[in-house]
Amino acid sequence: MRHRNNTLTEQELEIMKIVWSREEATVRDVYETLLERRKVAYTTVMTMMKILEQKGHLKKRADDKAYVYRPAKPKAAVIKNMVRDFVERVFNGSAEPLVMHLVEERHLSDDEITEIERLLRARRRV
Amino acid sequence: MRHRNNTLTEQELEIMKIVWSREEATVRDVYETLLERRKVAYTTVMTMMKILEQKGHLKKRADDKAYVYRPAKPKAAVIKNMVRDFVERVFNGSAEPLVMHLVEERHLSDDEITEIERLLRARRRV
DNA sequence: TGCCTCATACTAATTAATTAGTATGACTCG
DNA sequence: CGAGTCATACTAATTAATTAGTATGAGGCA
Repeated sequence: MRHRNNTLTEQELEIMKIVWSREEATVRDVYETLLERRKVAYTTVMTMMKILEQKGHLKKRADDKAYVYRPAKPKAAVIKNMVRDFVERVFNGSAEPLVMHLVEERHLSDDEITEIERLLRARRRV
Repeated sequence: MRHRNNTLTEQELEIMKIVWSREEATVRDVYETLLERRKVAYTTVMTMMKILEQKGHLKKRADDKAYVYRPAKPKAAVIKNMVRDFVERVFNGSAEPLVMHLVEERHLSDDEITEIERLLRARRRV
């Protein structure tokens, strides 16, 4: 049997990012924001948002004309889950190799490194 | 149209991890290693490895009895791609928020933090 | 009032991922 | 030699992800 993933797929995440950024949104809102980036049908967005609701990522509320959707969970919690899932899958659960990768592969600028060092010192004082 | 991902899926990664760890492996080798963890059919592993070959992740060579597979690309390169893809998808391409997440969500032990700080200093001297 | 726009529900088609069965042929061992 | 083992190719079934079309009904407006 195929074990279903509770993390967001690429398109689902795309939509959730839009809803998170606006606190709440109708299908049309999301549709129009997505359209700026790529061709997509209105009903496609609707279907995806219905699925996201079924999966517990969106809540809807009936408004005047259309349903208004809002996130069911805070963004940070969902992202945290995705990070955990990724670290689990790719690095067998240990985060350090991932950080090493990010550092070594020059994913980080000098400013970012400074900021991270500051964070690490803070984290240590806890 | 659905854009195909060149990164590894969960099961594909599972198999690649096994092949990477042994440099080369037959279907039976992988099958038996996988069996230690979960129930799976021999032919399932075979199908997956054929797909991995088609996708350019494995190369095969005819041996005495069975094909012997080996990685077509070094592990580090593939993982790097997966990290880049993840950072792109989830954090819009900037690695710093990911590191912040890892630090803040206590994914890291004190020892790991020390090690990372050492790495960051080294990275800065480059 | 009749046409147009829009939201929704329902349906459906395509592709990828995952899993595994069957048929076939080669090789081995008693 | 004949039964069993094994590798492979081919086929197929299921589920999820992605995309979008059609039918329907409500509301607005000329």
